[in-house]
Order: sequence, then structure tokens, then C-alpha cells
Amino acid sequence: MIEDKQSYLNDLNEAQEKPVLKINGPSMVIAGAGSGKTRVLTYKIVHLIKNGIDPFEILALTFTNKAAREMKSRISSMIGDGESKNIWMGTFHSVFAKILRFEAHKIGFTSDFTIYDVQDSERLISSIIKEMNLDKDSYRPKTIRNRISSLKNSFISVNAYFSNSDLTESDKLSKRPKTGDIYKEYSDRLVKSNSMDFDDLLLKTNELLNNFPEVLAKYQEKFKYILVDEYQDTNNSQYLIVKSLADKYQNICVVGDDAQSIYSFRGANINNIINFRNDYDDVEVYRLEQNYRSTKYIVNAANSVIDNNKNKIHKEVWTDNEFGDKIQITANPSDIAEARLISQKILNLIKSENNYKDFVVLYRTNAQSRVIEDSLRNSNIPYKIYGGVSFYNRKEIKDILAYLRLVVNNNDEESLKRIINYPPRGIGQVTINKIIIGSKNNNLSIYETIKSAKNLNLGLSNSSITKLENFINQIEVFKIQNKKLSAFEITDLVIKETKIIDELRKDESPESIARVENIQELLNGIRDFIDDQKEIADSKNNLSEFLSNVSLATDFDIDLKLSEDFVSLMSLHSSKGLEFKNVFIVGLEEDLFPSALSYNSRDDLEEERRLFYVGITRAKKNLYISYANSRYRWGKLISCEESRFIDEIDNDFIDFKDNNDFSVLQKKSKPSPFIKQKILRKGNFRHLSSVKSNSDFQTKVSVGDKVQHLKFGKGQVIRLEGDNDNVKAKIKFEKIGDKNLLLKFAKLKVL
DNA sequence: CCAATTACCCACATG
DNA sequence: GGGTAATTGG
Ligand SMILES: Nc1ncnc2c1ncn2[C@@H]1O[C@H](COP(=O)(O)OP(=O)(O)OP(=O)(O)O)[C@@H](O)[C@H]1O
Repeated sequence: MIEDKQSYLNDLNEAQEKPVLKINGPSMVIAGAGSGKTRVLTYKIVHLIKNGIDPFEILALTFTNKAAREMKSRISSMIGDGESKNIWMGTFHSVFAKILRFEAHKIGFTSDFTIYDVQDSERLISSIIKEMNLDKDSYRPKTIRNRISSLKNSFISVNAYFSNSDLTESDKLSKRPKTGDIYKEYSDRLVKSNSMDFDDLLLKTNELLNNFPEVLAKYQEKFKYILVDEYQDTNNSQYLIVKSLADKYQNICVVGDDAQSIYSFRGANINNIINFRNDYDDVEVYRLEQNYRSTKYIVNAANSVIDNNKNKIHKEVWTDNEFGDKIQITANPSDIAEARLISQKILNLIKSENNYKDFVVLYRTNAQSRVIEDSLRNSNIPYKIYGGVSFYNRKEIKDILAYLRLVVNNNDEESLKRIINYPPRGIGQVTINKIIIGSKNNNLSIYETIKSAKNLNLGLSNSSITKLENFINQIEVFKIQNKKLSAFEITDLVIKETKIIDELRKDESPESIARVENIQELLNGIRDFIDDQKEIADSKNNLSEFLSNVSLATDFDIDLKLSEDFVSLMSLHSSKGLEFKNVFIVGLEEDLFPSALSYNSRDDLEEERRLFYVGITRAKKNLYISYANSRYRWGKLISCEESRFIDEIDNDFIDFKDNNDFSVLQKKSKPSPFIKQKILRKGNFRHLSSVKSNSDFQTKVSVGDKVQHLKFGKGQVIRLEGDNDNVKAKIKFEKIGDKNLLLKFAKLKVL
């Protein structure tokens, strides 16, 4: 025992060792960037277990599923698989979703409840707004969803909202007096749908713990030791959950860095960490200030930036690592030039000691990824985008998932509406509206209403009723099959029976082909999931479990083959907690980073600065910062100014290069980048995993050629005019007659 | 009811 | 420039 202790404590410095050794009582670790807080948490859990604490009694809450997975596998490499599996570890959302499924019946749900994502919520809110006949300009679904979400994150129920005059008044002032009514209807509809949104996973957990003392007692006993990572980004609901669970034993350890609090937009409250000392008795506070990740130049640059913030806990982050290279800052004529420069840099550096995996490109807004992508693709550099529209949010995937969700939970309103007429079965908006009205009048779920449509006198035609019955029968068959089949088999059956792939194959566009491939990828994902689950003895590898997993998954949770080598692209927010040898931060421009929306308040601007700090401190060796003097926005060229944040980096730590000099550009690369731009912007199928170029299509045809066009079908070329780039062809199509087409745009195949 | 066309948002970040 | 909701003509 003693020898074991020695061996793992050797990996820690003195400051890290102290919080690890503290077993009982409340403690807080304030850790600078790269100072090893993940390491402290990992070793602390190991230390707890080595000291006889049952892994079943440890609850560790992380910020991402990936962080939990990595920590778990690190722990199991230290103490073995058997014990580490029993730790409750995951994000707040995934851990409490599990608990809510156990306790669902207590709060009026079944254990098969569906988890609504942001899109589902927005669609539901949108239909509620329509049903209430509210003005669609003052009641924009997105705005309302955000408002409701932030209410829920502050643990304000519908009733609490109505009895708080500050809240109701402020919504009246912003010309949205019906916000509360929408909130109420939205909540009711979620319950009726046996569904919860992301915020409910926390809100309902609080309700459960508050209203059922025996449940609270049970989980207080269960989780005698609680650890929370990234505590600076917890919101009020999360704070309350931790507080009630830890209240009895007070064995709570929170870890965080106030300088990295960047999620206030989803309710995170930096005061949770700042006031932690006051929440428990005799809080032990530890500080970690030695950075092990980055070079001196990087650490110093980060410090000089964060120095500009007023609201912070004082820290002195330092490192023993080498000075390394100065930070390179580059000014570029355009976003396209900026992107090209990154490709060039990567191609240069990859020759030496780097893999593609050593590079990340970070940006403020997901929309910036497109230009970077185009450039990387053009240089044949493999890349992967994280965030934005994630795999499981793609239309074709959500369509399939909607069928599965409906099979598991008939009351899932949004899934039903999504697929009741996809693929088309002749059930239109009029029919659906009648059903919604019928479901309200009879207080039934939509599915139940359709099921008994014949007897309810909803004013539907006989042919409509037949179509509805066929739909219901199909779902009922799936339900019966689902009892016998695995998640993989039922999905396969759904895809075959609904003929969704046939529907997609109707047109042969690269988009559709990619969609079919994505569906195949989904099936592979389910297979992998089942394989993983097999290891867990009492798991039934059923559909419900898979769906729950999917709802809480992000791009980071999709299994990668270890051999894959690619450059990562992600938002600065997504990069929290990660590290890369070489980091590019792009778009350091006023109004973009810092965002124009942050100028109103010091708090918002300081959060932008923290975001920059997070970005800088992701880098181990090299940091490249760049901006463009012009940029495309909504297809229009706008001019941009250098970001104020660049001035805030101490001059001693930077190397500045101006890439605006046209002669330099020309020397570096021929043909001139300005000619290539046009071509680069074409053929963008961004959201699709497998990107096919336009090269399948012909730009050289001759008079008399028989050709096939994607939309217009077969035809014959009867005349050509114009030169090189702008050849126009007159084509006689069999179906629609003569058409003039520009060859560079037309998707033609010569037959 | 459906497919094609038009209009209108949008891009601040996420589990 | 791109996705989705609304509109229109068949
Ligand atoms: N005592 C140590 N000796 C050597 N390397 C260490 C030590 N502690 C941590 N490291 C290394 O420093 C790096 C940063 O550690 P870690 O990711 O735990 O930091 P962090 O505090 O979570 O960072 P951040 O808050 O910036 O995400 C890792 O590569 C880790 O392996």
C-alpha cells in the first residue's frame, strides 16, 4: 500500500500533491492554465480508492464526455479496469439523465423519456407561437427558446416566473408579454411528449432532490465523495445539485480557473467559484500556478492578456519550460489569404517533426471554418471539424433517429411531426393541423389522436384516415420488432421499410450520395455502440440506451481510429481543456473577436478576453495568431480592423509579419491568389462528411453531344458560344425544351 | 397534396 | 452564400 502510494505521487509536484492527499472535507483547487488540474483530479480519485473508498461512492463531474472517458481510462491504467468502471463519471447532463431514468415515474415521466435537442425545442416553440397566433416578428422562436433556457438554468419554474414581477415586467417591456404563457405551454407539451430538453435534465434533477427527501437522502448516501471539474463554468442549476448532494458529507472537491470561465451565455456563473469558500465550512483552498504545457513565451503572452481583466482571482502562472519561439502574428489582405497562409504553414511544418494531429485551428464563430476548410482541402491536408452541425444533427440522421425515437416513445411530438410525411405519404399540413387541434380537445398525445382518428370525428377525409392508419401500422410493427431485435437490427429494418435510402437516391447529387453514406455511418456507429455495451454485463444493448447516448453526444464522442491523422478545426469554446503542439487562432478582428455584441458591458468584454486566454494557453510549442483586413460575410466583402486584443499582448513576446504586401504574395505562390479565389469558393458541401468535388461533371462538350443534366434530364447540345471560362451552351432537353446554360456551373454528364 | 420558387432569416459560443 | 419557412401553380 505504502509503496503504491509512493509510485503515483511521484508524478505530482508539491502543490499538486496537497489537494490529492486531502481525503475528507470541502476543498477548492484554483488552477492556472496548463497547471495540471486534470492530473490532480485523476490522481485524487486514485488516492481515494487506494485509501479504501468504494468507487461506487465517488461522483466525478466533468465538462465533456470525452474528458470523463480519458480520465476513466487513465485511472483504470493505474488501478485496473474492475474498480474504475464503478465510478460515476460524466457530464452533469449524462449522469443526471441516468438518474432521472431511474426515478422518472416519481416526476411524471417514464424511463424511456426522450431528450429534446435545441432544434427540437425550437420547433416545438415555433409551433406553439403559431398556435397562439402571436406576431412572429416579436416572438422569434430562437429568442424565446434562449429566454426559457436561461430561466431554467436559473432554476426558475413557470410558477416562479409568473410570481416574479421583475421577470414579467422585463418581458413586457421587450414587447413579449406572452413569454410566460409560451413557457407554460412549452413545459406542458414536453411533459405530454414524455420528453425533456437539455435544461430539464438539471431542472428536473433539482425538483426531484427538493421534493423527495428520501431520494435526496439516497443519493447523498450514494455519493459520499464528489468532485467537479471546470467549476468556473457551472450554472445555477448545477450549483444547486452539487450543493444538495454534498450537503450531508461535505466531501466535495471543486477544481477550476476563474480566468477560463467562458460559458456565461448558457448560464454559467463565475461567482460559483469565487464564493465557494462561503458555501461550506472550513474550505481548504489550493493553488496551482506552475504551467507544464507551454513555452515561456506563450505563458507570458497569456499572462499579459489576462492582466487587462479587472474581475479575477489573482494568480501568478509561470513555467520552467524553455522560452521557445515568439508568437507569430500575421496581418492578411483577406480571409482567403489568411486561410492559405495556414495551409502553407502546415505543409512546411509537417515535413519536420509534426503530424497533422499536432495542429488545431481555432476561431470565434463556426462560420469561419468554411474558408479554412476550402484552403486545407485545396492543399490536400486532411482535417476534421468539431462543433457546428454535428453528425447526429444532420438532417438525414435526425430523420432516422426520429423514427427510432418514436418507436421508443410514442408521445415524442417533434419526432412524429418530423417523419409523419417523410418519405412523402400524402399527409399534409392541413391534416396535421386538424390532428393537433383534436389532440388538444381530447387531451391526448398526437400519436394517440392519430391512432383513434376514425372515432374522434376530426373532420378528416377517408383517404386521409387510411394514410394515417398505414403510418401507425408501420410504427406499430417497428415497436413489436424492437422487442426482439438489437438496436442495429431495428435501425436497419426502419431504413429498409421506410425506403429512405431509395428516396435519397432519387437524385444523384453529391449531397445525396454523401447523405446515404452518412446513414451507413450511423449504422456502423450503432454497431460499435453495441460492441461497447457487450462488455457491460447487465446492459440490454437496447435502442433506448443508444438514443439517450446519442442525444448527449458531441463530435468529440465519435470513435476515431487511432491511426487517423488530421488537422482539427473548432471554435475557441470547444477547445477548452485540450492541448496541441501548434495552435492557430484566426480572425483577430474588431467586431469578430471580440464580438461586436460584447461591447456593451465590461463583463462581456472580459469574457471575450478570457476566451482569448483559453485559446492562447492551448498551445504547447507554437502559437500563430492572424487577422484579415477584409472578409466575406454573407457573401459580401467587408473590411476589418485589427483586434484590440493584439495590442494587449506584450510586444516582447511577438513577431509581427504583414502579409499584405502584394509582391511578397506573388513571390510565394503562383498563380496569384486572387485568381484562384473564385475557384476555391465553388463546390462547397460543407455539412457532408464525404465531400465530392465537381470533377464528376463535364465542362468540355461539343455540339451534338448527348448530355445528362441533374435537374433537366437528357438533352442534346445544339450551340456553343463564349470563350474559355464562360462557355454558354444551348441544349435541347427532351423534357423541357431549349435552355442556355453556363458550362462552368451546369452539372452535365456527357452520355 | 406536392414540387418548385421565393423570401427571409442568419453568424456568438454548447451539453 | 446557405438553409428553411412561406408561397404559388399544377
Ligand atoms: N507534475 C507534472 N509534471 C509534468 N507534467 C505535468 C505535471 N502536471 C501536469 N503536467 C502536464 O501538463 C499539461 C497540462 O495538464 P492538464 O491538462 O491537467 O492541465 P489543466 O490545468 O487541466 O489545463 P487547462 O486548465 O489549461 O485546461 C499536460 O500535458 C500534463 O501532462
